[in-house]
Amino acid sequence: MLDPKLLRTKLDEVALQLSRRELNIDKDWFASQEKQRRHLQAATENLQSQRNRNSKLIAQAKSSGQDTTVMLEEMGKIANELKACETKLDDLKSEIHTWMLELPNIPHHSVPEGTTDKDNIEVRKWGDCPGFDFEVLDHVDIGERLGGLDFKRAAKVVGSRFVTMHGQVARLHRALIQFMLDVHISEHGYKEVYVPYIANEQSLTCTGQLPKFEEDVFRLHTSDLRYLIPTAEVPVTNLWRDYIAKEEDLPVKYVCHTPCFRSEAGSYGKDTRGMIRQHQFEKVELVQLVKPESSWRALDELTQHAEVILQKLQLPYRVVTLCTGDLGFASAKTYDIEVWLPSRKGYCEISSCSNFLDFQARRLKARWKNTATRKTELLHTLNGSALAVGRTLVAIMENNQDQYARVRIPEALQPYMNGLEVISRE
RNA sequence: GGAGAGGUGGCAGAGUGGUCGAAUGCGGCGGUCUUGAAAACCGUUGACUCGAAAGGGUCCGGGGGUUCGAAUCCCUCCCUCUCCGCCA
Repeated sequence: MLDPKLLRTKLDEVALQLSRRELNIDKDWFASQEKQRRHLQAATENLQSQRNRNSKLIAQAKSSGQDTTVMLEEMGKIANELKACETKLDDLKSEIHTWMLELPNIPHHSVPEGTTDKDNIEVRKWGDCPGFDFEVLDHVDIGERLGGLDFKRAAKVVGSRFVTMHGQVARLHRALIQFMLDVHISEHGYKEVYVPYIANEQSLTCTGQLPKFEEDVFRLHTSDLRYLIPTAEVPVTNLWRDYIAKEEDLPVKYVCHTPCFRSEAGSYGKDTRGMIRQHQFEKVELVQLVKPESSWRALDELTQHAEVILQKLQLPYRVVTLCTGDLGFASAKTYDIEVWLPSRKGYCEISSCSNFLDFQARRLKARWKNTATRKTELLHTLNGSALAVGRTLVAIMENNQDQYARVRIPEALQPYMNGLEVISRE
């Protein structure tokens, strides 16, 4: 959520910034609602003040045995008037609040202008894209030849956009998770957490998936609103909801492995082949809560932490800055990491690292006590995939294939595979 | 799933209709004392919001109600704990 103060005092500036996202906000509507709200609030508070004052007088009068019928009569009038005012004010406030919940974050000034992912800006490249002297297969064909991936049987179990993994491929997938967790814990100073895979409405609202993107998540058939988590970001960030952190707690750095569930509504016909775009996938997520002054440095570090995984796996990649049109709802700036896929002769998103500034923290009421100013201030939140496990598996299979559709296991993973160097048909 | 107890400030814990944003303790901050620290003692210390300030308003799990007036009474939802049942 954007700072309501900013909206009230610098509406034109906010509108201008949001127009970079091709979003036109209804300034006049907001201004007039705000004007009404201000007026009503003043009136309401004035009546409340009268009520409080009279209430004390009545209490005093009663305790000294005076007659209070006249006072009570007057209070009755105030009470009626007040109730009417409060009802109107509440309605108005919730209308404004609903409107504000739909506003995305303001893109940082360094975010490039653009409308689609074509306009994202490459910031660096790492590794050499492998050359092959045979015709490369994609992970689907390799997986089938190895007997390690099976999409048809997954479809039988549940439907499309799922996969089953078998034998050494399944083990490689699991090894990746352990490897990523270990690196972030022992080399990057993150603390591992385990969290629920179901979250309630409030949690998804605080991180920004709701109210706008309900169609992207799986909703459970419970009486209260519950959802399968689309990312660990939701439960992990919400650990700090309604908290006032001590300065020495910061920065908070969590690493968390969870499955992620996405309905992929609106992506029909996109990446339908293979395991690039699934309803269920595993991800190792990094989440940080930091002092505002250090969030930009933290974004760079967090992105580096994700890159380290690809470097250790010897997978070529590039980092891009998302343009205004491709930027996520809650994010002020995002770096995507894209891994090289030989079958596509192109790069494919494998991580997304974002700084949300105080956008999520404001919804979360995630704050800290600034000892210098003695004030309670909002934290900044960040997160990034490090990495999407399924896509990492795809990248390894495709980049490390040989002409017999065998897959060489990166050295860093071999300890997790009982020393196995190559996966071949079992 | 059944029975009971309970949800109050950073934490613990009083408060059952009025002068209660809320006793007390702990913790935090400032000070006295001390070479320094601890202890002791004194002072101070909730969040949000409107306002230049003075000051006003809101918040006692969420929502609704009763009342001139609600932390306190009623309804409802959520959550926690204890016991029983079932169970990986």
